[in-house]
Amino acid sequence: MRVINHIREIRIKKKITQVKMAEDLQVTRQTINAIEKNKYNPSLELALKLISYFDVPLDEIFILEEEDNEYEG
Amino acid sequence: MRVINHIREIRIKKKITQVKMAEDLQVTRQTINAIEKNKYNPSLELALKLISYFDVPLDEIFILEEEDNEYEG
DNA sequence: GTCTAATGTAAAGATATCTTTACTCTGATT
DNA sequence: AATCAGAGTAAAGATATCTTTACATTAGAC
Repeated sequence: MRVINHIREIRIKKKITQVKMAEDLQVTRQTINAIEKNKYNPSLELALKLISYFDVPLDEIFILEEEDNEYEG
Repeated sequence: MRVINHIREIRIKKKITQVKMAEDLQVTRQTINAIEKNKYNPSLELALKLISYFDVPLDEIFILEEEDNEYEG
């Protein structure tokens, strides 16, 4: 099981930069970048802030994928 | 800002034990217990599993509270 | 060609999340 | 009274999330 997110697409669609997002959400831009690039998942707190920030339903940003596997990179 | 959850209430209402929940969700019962007792928040992945497991909307389980404060214990 | 904004990345360190092992307590059952 | 299920907790250790600092690349404006 892994979580995928659509943050980059939503951000681009709303014409917001990583820098502005980071400032608005009070995290570093490296954090935003890492999450967009799927280096790791946001914490639940940050995930909730993102939902509120973009004002979209949970499942439009985060999706829990079936597949526990390794061989996927 | 902090996240509060209603996992215990929902679990009790559905008459599920911590042990069964832990088995079903593939975590330890200590993890379930700690989250119910607000020792820490679940990861986003576990949060999504919980939503799916209980089949309730996000905001019936998790709430992002305004208050960044310390003096609350 | 230089400058700047936006993005990508890396390494070290702090804190949060979760596991493993183990011990405790309460309430119900036998 | 002994047993059992459910729950509470603690300490050590592993991994994940996030920050700080720093350097690199790309595209556009001047």
